[in-house]
Amino acid sequence: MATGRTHRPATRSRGIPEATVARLPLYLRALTALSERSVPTVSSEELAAAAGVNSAKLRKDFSYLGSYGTRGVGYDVEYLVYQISRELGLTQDWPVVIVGIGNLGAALANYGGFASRGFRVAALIDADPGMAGKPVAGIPVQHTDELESIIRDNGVSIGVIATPAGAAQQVCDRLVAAGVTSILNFAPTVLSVPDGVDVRKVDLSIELQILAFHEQRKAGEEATTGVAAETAVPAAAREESGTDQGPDGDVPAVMPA
Amino acid sequence: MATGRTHRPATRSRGIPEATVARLPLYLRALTALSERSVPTVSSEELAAAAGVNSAKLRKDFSYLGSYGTRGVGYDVEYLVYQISRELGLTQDWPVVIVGIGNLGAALANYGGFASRGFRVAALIDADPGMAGKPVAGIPVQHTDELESIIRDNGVSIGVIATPAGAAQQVCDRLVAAGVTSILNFAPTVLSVPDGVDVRKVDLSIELQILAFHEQRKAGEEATTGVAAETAVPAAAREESGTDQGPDGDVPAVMPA
DNA sequence: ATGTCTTTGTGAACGCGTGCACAAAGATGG
DNA sequence: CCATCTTTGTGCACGCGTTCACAAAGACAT
Repeated sequence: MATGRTHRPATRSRGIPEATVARLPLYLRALTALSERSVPTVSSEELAAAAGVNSAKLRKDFSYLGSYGTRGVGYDVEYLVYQISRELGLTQDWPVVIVGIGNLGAALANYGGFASRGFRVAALIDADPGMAGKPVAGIPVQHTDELESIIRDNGVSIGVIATPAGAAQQVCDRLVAAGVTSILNFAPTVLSVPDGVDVRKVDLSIELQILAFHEQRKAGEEATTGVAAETAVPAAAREESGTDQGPDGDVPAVMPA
Repeated sequence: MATGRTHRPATRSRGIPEATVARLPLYLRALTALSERSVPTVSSEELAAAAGVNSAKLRKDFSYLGSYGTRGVGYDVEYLVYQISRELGLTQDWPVVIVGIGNLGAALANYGGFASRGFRVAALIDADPGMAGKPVAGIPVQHTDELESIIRDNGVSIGVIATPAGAAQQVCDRLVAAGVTSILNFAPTVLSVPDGVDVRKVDLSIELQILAFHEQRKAGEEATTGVAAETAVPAAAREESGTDQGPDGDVPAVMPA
């Protein structure tokens, strides 16, 4: 992904590199699966294969956490699960609010992976007064007016933005002002936040465009190696052929129903 | 974000670095917004600010595409929009199939950003026979049995997996066997694919965990600098306190309704 | 035509991340 | 207790990506 890397000179998070942090959840998932199968220990080789990474990388990653392995044997699964959970801050409960209960917001609210790993959906918030009180995933939607009080009363520090792009920055500002210091942004916009606030971005459209790039290259490679699409059309091309949806730039992660 | 970087030694994609490719969609979005406001030209400084990146980085990125700017003036917005679109392969239409029409799959089907930028949802596929024929986002859901014929008949090369984790690899295998060479995976699993197939992964749970890590560090920093949470609890902790949902590891990106 | 001013394009330095390859550590068997 | 064998932990080198800083290029005014 894609991070808003809004502050902090990357590394020096107590020594743990950012790239390593991003892989810890991956290891944790693989370890949890092993734990369920009651596997007592794993070698770096096995675990690396399960997580889809290089074993040397995995060992180096773990070395940042400390020496939790036993040479000649491997890593104790349960112990490692606990250590990584603790390192990631998953031993405590993180109340989370989701703002923008459209299709995506609702999907997120129903997402099982949230609750099962230290995250608790404290509230669902939407600007549409018609949504207020309507339960989604068993939680009644609340109106944006109550955003500040919800944040403060529940001690929420993590917010998820699933609003249309146009509303994202405003929602973000209110979240931050109310005390939120970490934001997961699904709206297709660049959010600007003060120092000390972390933003991570998930953008479906961007992911697809990256795939399209590689796809095009593959196609152009195997077919005409000389590439026939190099014709330099001046401009005017790529006119937004008025689809039902407005110009993409302002389209929400998903339209509020 | 997170890529399956399954093949290819990264760079050398005709010279364009992977990191640059990942930013092109960002620039494109900012440029499209400018285009709509009929702004004729932008400087690297302005555009960089709009896209949330460093201006030197942006200029270097564009330099990989060619010399499309005019010194002393900046970049022609329309021309650049076209060039980037072409580079990303967005001037052609990419038929896409979405497999797994649960909450998330439905949200994706309704996502406006797909259709508006060269991507067309060719079909929605789900394993539940009860879903067959039921329209989602105006498109009737089809049964998994027809997966192969759909792919072939529509010439689909990009597939989106939004199934539970347990089904993801199997779906992936079938997609690849049928001719799909790019996959966007929302299921929390590591997919293994043959060389030549690109996989990109979007994992909501992982993003939140990364945020939690930084959040914890912030909290531990400002409060007790000596960190009081360093108490080394042996193990046994972090018992999956049987939530309604099963163990997260196998939870789908979102449960099929 | 010439000079000034703006902005691009890029050479070079630096830092992070990755992967190799091996020494150190410990288990295990005799 | 010693030898052997497995697997960790890490020093080192390499390459990608980022950033600085500046020369080259062109617009624009005079």
